[in-house]
Amino acid sequence: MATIRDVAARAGVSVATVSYVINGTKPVAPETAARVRRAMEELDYHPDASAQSLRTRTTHVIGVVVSDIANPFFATLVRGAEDCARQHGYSLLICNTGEDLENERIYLSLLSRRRVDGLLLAPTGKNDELIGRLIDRGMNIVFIDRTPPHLQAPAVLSQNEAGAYQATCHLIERGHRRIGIVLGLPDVSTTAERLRGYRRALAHYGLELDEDLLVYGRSQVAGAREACLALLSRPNPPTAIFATNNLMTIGAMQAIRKLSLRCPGEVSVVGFDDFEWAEAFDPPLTTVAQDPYGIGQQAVGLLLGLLSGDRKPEQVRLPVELRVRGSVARLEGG
Amino acid sequence: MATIRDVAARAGVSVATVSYVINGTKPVAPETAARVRRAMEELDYHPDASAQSLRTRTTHVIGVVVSDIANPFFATLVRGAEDCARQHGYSLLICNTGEDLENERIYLSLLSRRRVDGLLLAPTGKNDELIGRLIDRGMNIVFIDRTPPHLQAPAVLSQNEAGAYQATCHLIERGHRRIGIVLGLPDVSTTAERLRGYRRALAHYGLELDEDLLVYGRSQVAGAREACLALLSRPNPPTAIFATNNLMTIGAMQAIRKLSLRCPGEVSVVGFDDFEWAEAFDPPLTTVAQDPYGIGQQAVGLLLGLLSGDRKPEQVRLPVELRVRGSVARLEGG
DNA sequence: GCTATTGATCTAAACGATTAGGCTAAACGG
DNA sequence: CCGTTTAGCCTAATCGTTTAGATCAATAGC
Repeated sequence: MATIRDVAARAGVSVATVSYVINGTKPVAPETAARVRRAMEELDYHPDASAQSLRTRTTHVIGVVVSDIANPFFATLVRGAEDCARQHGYSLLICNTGEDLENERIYLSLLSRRRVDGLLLAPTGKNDELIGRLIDRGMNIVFIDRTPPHLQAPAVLSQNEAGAYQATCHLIERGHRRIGIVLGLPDVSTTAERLRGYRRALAHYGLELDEDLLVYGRSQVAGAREACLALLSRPNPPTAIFATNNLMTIGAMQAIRKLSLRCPGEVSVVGFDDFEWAEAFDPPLTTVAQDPYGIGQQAVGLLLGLLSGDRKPEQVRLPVELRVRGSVARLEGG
Repeated sequence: MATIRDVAARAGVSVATVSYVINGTKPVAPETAARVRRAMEELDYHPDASAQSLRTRTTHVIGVVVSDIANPFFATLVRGAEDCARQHGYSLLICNTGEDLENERIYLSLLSRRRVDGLLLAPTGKNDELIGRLIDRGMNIVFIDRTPPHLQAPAVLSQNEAGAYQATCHLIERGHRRIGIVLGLPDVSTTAERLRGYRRALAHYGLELDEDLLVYGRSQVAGAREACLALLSRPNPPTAIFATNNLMTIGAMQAIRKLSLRCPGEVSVVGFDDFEWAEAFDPPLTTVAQDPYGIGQQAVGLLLGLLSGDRKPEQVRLPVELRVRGSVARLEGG
């Protein structure tokens, strides 16, 4: 593989000159530049990114740490991030934690070895001190989807509380009084925020909070299915379920189907996080739509702003939207 | 950020010794090693990956070039690849081409600048010569999902022809005689293979191929929707549609819905590529299931084998499975 | 006409790791 | 007891870039 010296030799100039024409950092005579460019062409020369990084102390790589890229929410978010990153000459290094804090630890160490220029991080919620140390050591981090509880850091998030509030209000306005909520991981900020929205809606309508209606689905299909099976098998089951993420919505639907209940006939469902095919479902799902693509885009934008120093750290909240379809029944007396 | 010299100084040894304890490349006295390790700990030292790469000429990075990571098929594939890569100390650099050959070109150049150790590539099908040059220059490439037509190269693929054959047979056996097929991008190998399976099934049952029933959906939801709208609005429409990827299956369903046709009552549908929620659809979708996670895993496995030199280049075909659900009607006389 | 500036180029020192080769002292084989 | 090996450590070259500083000629300013 050709190096800068090979190019320099072939063009009859010094390596410095070649570097100048590559980066445009100093003026070079037009005909010299042309000679250099031709030499690069002929040798099929590509500057070695490792050497550049070593010298310039910048990698043009952004680390992305999410729980699971096979989750459409994160997949779309990453797509948004990548589209934006590419436009600015950055690449993405993908890390799936599987919501495991040990994996998160390993990845954060890996990414700091790789000297990534910045990080997009959806924290599991238990590595606060480690993340704090990273930030102190100058690592640029933008949190996505969630934010660590005790850190005021730049982040791009959804309006979780407002979304949960809307979803719950929608159910109440359609006559539901006993509304189950399937919550995600306890240490993740979205869980707390969505629960807050749920509580606020209940309070707004003067409804008592029944602790028995709060169940935890570990943010996964299987977890939600088990939780909902238990919830719906109780003596006094809820008439509606609010599932606080996309996977848990599927889990809830599976539980309903397994118990041979009819949705929305016997149990209504609202899900948090829309997905492309929610409309084609049986029944078409009523959901709170987030904008994962936008989150990814804006997160990279924010991060690049941080890197170039001309943008202050801030928290961005992207709007959500209730999409009413067919999974919520209107109860008499509602 | 601490360097190896800082560690060496603090531990009272030379940089070479530090390197030896990091990599275990030469014997080091236990107490010396302990001192070094403590120094690394205290300084929170992480070896600079760029410097290591420059010196060792290996990056432990695998480039992954797919059309769209927001497509669940590729998202799951990447997840499988990542899980496998991590276990062997490799990271993934993600590139979305959007099926655009110019993007593919840019990315291939970028990845060769980054000196990735290898490549997982789902080629758009039009950059054959460029890819050939890359291979000639020693780049290790494993093709995923598809393979460039004129290159016999290591690849991990699905049994596309067999899958399409099964899907088409299933429709024929249920009495369908006029079966529309929605094809993807013409230059992509999966398109040709799936069409071949379709033809073989027709031939096997002695049915004539009607060219009018072949339509192209550009591998996308919108493209398939338009194509199916046209197809189903003709004087003599098909009684069934075989959509040859997941997105185009959605597009076909949208078209059917838009024309107020009933599925499976008036039009039956089989899709290629299952997705997690196909069962929850209305109607539950009959699909040919691939194993994208397995493709990702095996592709990385193959690539690492290539890198270590103890595995010969080969083509792997992963089995597919017809999952019969509710989107195919049985016609009288079938 | 002299000094200051600028354009165009070069030389050589970094950046932070790995590793060949050298040295010393201890262990070993016969 | 002597030659050979080996453990344990060090020095210094090297990987492929960027860039500060030097050089020299041409141009500009006065």
